[in-house]
Amino acid sequence: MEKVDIKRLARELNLSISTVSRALRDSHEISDSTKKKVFELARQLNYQPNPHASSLREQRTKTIALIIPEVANNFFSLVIDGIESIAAEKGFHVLIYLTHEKTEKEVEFVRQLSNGRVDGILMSVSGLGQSITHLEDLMQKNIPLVFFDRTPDELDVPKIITDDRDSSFRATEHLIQCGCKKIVHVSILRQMSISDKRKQGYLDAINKHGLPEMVLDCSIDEEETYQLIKTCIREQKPDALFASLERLAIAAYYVCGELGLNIPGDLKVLSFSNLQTASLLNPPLTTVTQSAFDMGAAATKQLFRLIKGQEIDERTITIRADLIRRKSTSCD
Amino acid sequence: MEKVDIKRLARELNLSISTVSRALRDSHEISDSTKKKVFELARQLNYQPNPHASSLREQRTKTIALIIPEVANNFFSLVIDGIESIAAEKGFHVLIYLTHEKTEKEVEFVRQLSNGRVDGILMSVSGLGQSITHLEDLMQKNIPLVFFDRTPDELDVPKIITDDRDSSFRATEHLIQCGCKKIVHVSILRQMSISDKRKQGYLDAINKHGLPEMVLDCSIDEEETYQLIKTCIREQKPDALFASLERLAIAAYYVCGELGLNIPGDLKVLSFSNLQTASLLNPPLTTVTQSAFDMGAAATKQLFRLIKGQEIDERTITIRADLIRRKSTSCD
DNA sequence: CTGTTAGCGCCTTCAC
DNA sequence: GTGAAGGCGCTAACAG
Repeated sequence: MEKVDIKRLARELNLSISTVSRALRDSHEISDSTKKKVFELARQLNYQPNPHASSLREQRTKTIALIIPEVANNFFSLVIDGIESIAAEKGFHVLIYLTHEKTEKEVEFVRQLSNGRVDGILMSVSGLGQSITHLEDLMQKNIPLVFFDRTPDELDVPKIITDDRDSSFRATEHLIQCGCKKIVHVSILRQMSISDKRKQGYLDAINKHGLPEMVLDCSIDEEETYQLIKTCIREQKPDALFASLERLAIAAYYVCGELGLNIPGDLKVLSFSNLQTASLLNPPLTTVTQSAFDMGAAATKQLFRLIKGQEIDERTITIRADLIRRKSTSCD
Repeated sequence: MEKVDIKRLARELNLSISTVSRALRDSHEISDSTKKKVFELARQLNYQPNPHASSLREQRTKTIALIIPEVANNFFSLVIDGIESIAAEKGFHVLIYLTHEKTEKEVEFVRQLSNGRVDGILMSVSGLGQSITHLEDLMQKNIPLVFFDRTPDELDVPKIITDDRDSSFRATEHLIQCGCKKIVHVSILRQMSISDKRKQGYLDAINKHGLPEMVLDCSIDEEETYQLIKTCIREQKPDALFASLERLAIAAYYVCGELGLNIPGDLKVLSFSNLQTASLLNPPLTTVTQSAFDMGAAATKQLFRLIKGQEIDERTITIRADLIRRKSTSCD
């Protein structure tokens, strides 16, 4: 099948290439009759402009890149959904890159994208706290760039984050209002600003109400975490656990099963979680859930503002997390 | 910051553009000393070739497109992971398009991709059984195309599928070996070849062992499904349910809770499911799980064969599903 | 209103 | 071993 490009259309219609080009872009300086003929043939032959030729010529690609640590995870899946929705709406294409938490892959992707492949980049950082020189280089290039969820504190860039401290505060107060007096915050020690903020929200609420600060710092090791939680429940006898991360909640959940504790009767368990199926657990867990779709959508909109060269009024946008109460764990 | 392209390298090194181009591609007709100088400067300035210029010139983009119905779903997340892994390994880029089950979006995406944006397309069809003229058009264009999971039976194209009938057969035999004698297959009526194959596997196993065929066809309506299952359990008193789809298993799971039936003590529940967290249910469910990552990887490898113009020996590749037994539901 | 021309950045014949 | 020139498909400035 013969290639269908502008040249072909021009030849078949006995017009010049530029006339066809202008007609296709609905230029006002082309007669209606010509436009009609061009459109008609284009439709008939199903003409689609070659995007690489346009990109090269116009120096804009109508494509954005998304760099994330992983995708087998409800949070990032929903984020992709939000991003794709907005992008498709604006006629943009989305390239996806997975780092699998490896900073070196992130560096490599960023390097590859630094030469006009895309109009902008959305990114959730892999090894936070690691070197960010590659990100600084990227900023130098003046490529529109928006971070979301896992964002580098050190850089002054547009970012979309969750209101971790506030939602943690609200969640803790929720437990307090349910009558809990000994609330343990299950966290991890790894340096991660996100955990710190959640811990802070917990502490603020606890102190506001004059309750005892009970923080349990777990480790990366699954088994050790499991034991730490078990010991904590046995010795401190809390009436509520507030987990900073999903996997900590799951661990707590199983420890409760082992100890024969009923949730939420004997012990309330509340967690930050994006696991859609937290509601499938029996009993279901009450969760603080990030609005992943909204984060993706907000990040993309912000990126488009940068691409269009618009001024950005808020460099940091905060998306509120939802406190989702499962029926059987509600306090009322 | 001044743009860094071949021209710039050439100018700074007092070489011609073509020499630099050849040096960068490590051509044998360039002296080692020149190559070294070129590489050195390229590294120093972090030169990255403009991909659109290359694509235009070489008529190949090192990019593939992935069209899927949705992503907020463990199966497709893992598929993306598999695809991205193989693609990244080969230096390819992946564009992602979500149809949200709308055939018209699928048609639109396919149309957009038909003019050289990508070297090949991976696709899981939305609205199976609907019109496939857009897919036929795509095949006409001779653009490499591989289907996976949801594939159009009508077309003779490379496809990656799950061994639905066989795994269903194996799963049913597993239940039989556990001593079950009244096994209900919970399915849906909607015309979908995938359900039919699973039903067939069940029937084959049942008939082989001379047990009664007990098929419960549910509806799309959630509430109705729920009632149908409840009635079935009450009246037919099966000793096992084998769900064809995840959501049917979840429904069955909750019905059991309501009826006070223990899983798997009173009733075994087994299901086709890609929900990673099926193991989090309490009790966990035994599942037949598609090897999503492997499907993505296999599809991508197949696509690369087509892109390279290699002959394809098997047009249909079958990926085995895994029977994942949860500890507490194992029969032994 | 329409056509001619000159690139976008890269690769590749063809010449020397 | 290196350089000059043409063109991938498209757009836009400049002519008529």
